[in-house]
Amino acid sequence: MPVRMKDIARDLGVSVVTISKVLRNHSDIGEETRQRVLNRMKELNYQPNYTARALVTGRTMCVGLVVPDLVHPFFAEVAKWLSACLREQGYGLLIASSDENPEVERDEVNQMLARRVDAIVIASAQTSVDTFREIEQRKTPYVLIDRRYSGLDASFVGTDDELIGQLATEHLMSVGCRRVAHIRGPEISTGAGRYAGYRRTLQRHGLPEQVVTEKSSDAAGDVSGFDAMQTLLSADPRPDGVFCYNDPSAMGAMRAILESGLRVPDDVAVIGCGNVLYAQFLRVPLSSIDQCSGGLGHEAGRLALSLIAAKVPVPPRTILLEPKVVPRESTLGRRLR
Amino acid sequence: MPVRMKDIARDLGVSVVTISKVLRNHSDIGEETRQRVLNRMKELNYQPNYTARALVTGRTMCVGLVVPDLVHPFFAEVAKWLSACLREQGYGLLIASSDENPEVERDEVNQMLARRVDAIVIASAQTSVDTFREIEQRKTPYVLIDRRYSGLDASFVGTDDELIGQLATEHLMSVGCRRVAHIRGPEISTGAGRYAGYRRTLQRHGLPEQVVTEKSSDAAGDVSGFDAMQTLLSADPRPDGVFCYNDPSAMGAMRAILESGLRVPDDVAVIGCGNVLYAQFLRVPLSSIDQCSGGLGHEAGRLALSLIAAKVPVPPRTILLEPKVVPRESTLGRRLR
DNA sequence: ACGCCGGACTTTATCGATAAAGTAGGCGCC
DNA sequence: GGCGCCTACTTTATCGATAAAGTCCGGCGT
Repeated sequence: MPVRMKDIARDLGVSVVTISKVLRNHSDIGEETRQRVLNRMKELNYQPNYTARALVTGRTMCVGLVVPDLVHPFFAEVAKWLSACLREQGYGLLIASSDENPEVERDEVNQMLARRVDAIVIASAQTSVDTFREIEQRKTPYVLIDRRYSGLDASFVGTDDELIGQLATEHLMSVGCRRVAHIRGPEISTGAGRYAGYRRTLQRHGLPEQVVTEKSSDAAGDVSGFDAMQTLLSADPRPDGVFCYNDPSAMGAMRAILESGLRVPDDVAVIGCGNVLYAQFLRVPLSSIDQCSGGLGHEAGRLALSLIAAKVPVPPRTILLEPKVVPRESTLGRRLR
Repeated sequence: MPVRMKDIARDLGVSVVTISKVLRNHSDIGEETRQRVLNRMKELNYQPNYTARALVTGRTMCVGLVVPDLVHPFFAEVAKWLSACLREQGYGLLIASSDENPEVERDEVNQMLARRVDAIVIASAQTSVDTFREIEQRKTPYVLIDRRYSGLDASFVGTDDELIGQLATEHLMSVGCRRVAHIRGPEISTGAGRYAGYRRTLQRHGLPEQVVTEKSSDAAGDVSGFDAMQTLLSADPRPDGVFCYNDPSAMGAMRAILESGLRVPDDVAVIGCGNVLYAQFLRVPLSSIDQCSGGLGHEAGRLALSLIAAKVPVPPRTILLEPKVVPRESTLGRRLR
């Protein structure tokens, strides 16, 4: 039903290829013909058929994004800026949520491969690297974001998680906390790295660590943060500062602290990670480590585009963004008893 | 580079069409051949080329979603459930953010049409219906969500905004507010409907209205909510309850109230709309009108799929979800001076 | 014994574009 | 004046699948 090149070609008495060349600004066309074609295109509101084009060029002009949870503001932010970056170059963005489920994620990656996306950007919930090997076999470029895998030499855009752990811990100590606890995230690079940074920093200062691991995963971070904090509150000695794996879990932790009748930050200071958009509006505005979620999306987009543009496979690149402490009330201005 | 039907056909000494038929469970194939083909497909990890298939069937198995802002938790939630619903039927989801900009949105819709998505789901920022007419010309089914257009007979999934305005206003009155103000959203159906419901309800009770309109649009709702609330606070008489167009603006409004030294809900009660995921974690947990964002995404998906499945154009359908008051601290338990 | 039917495939045409190779005419140059 | 080259096209092949029509063969009914 939509207008095809063939229709324009017939109307103008030229060949289809001429139309195609005009569309792609081929040098091979006379000025008069070019104008006639362009006019007719405008009149008929012609739009090229991307699926046909994709079939012959092998380019779909689409990039796939797989995230654990679109509702998590961190990933939403990444998606938004990634999309913006791709759009500038005429690329579309196909999005899927894995719900932190490796099986679902694998399915979704396969769907994207079947759709022949030109590249995949993924914040993965995989526990092994098999899925990435499959992507490599297909020769589809991919970019890991936020979470990386040891033993996988892949392009990555994210933050230095150990540094995050260090910054958060040091910040808590700088506001006077002496018993700094950690609510630890899942067994992936982010969880492990942030924990390692926390641990190393405490060791350097000769302080003991106190760690609870979240039960569930990211999608319901606030619930597991709540549970984890309750465990910490019943510990002896009770911590006076908590570094939470991410902002949702920090939100849950704060709720647990407040509901138990304690004060934030006076009794327990709290810092999260991700610096989610609404952190400043929380019951107690939440201190956090900013991960540049927007910039991350943008950089991932640029990297993906450069991988697509490379005619020969290029060596993987790693881009690390600088994490920054964003102090707010949940750690500042403590009055101690 | 990936495996094609042709490869399998050659290996097995049958024709390409036989492979194609096995893949689509055509009845026309003998059991033994079927098994041989299936085995070989598995061995080679064959995946059909969706772009080639799309070219001949005219179906891309993709749906497009256009929202004003992916980071807005309401739309993120919609996107997540829409995606889940489509995935069940093997459909992919192409997402774009318009940033509340009608021009950008139009561009994005055109991109999606060029990509030949099978349907478009859109929370539109258009001021006219021209763009929808274009979609109709292309014979691409579309579903409006959240925001509708008078004079446009299109499928719609959303909420009764007048009812929302009524419920919110009545709720504020039920907790004792006598000077109920409204921070009004943009000039689109949601803003207009919620305002109309508010207005009608006040009139019925013989109370005066007090309205400020947000300057900027949804993407930065919290900032404009803050500004609007400052205007209201300097009014005489000062309102003792505010119904905010949506949750982000309510968050901004609360910040304005608290920063001016007043209390929520004691001095000013606040209710928002959307019941965004983190509403309960806010400085004062925010009362809101739930719009079933998840259900909305799901229903929009079902509706889109049914439109795609219809061989002949079907009359547009409207699905309204029931809004519900979710009372929290920002309105409950007021102690008046 | 013959025709017909239906199961199991194969052949041919097509979807809407692009890539690569081919061609016709005009013009300059020796 | 003929050769070659450039410009502005056109022709042909192809991308990876599906749709529709065609073919071959064995069995069955009468």
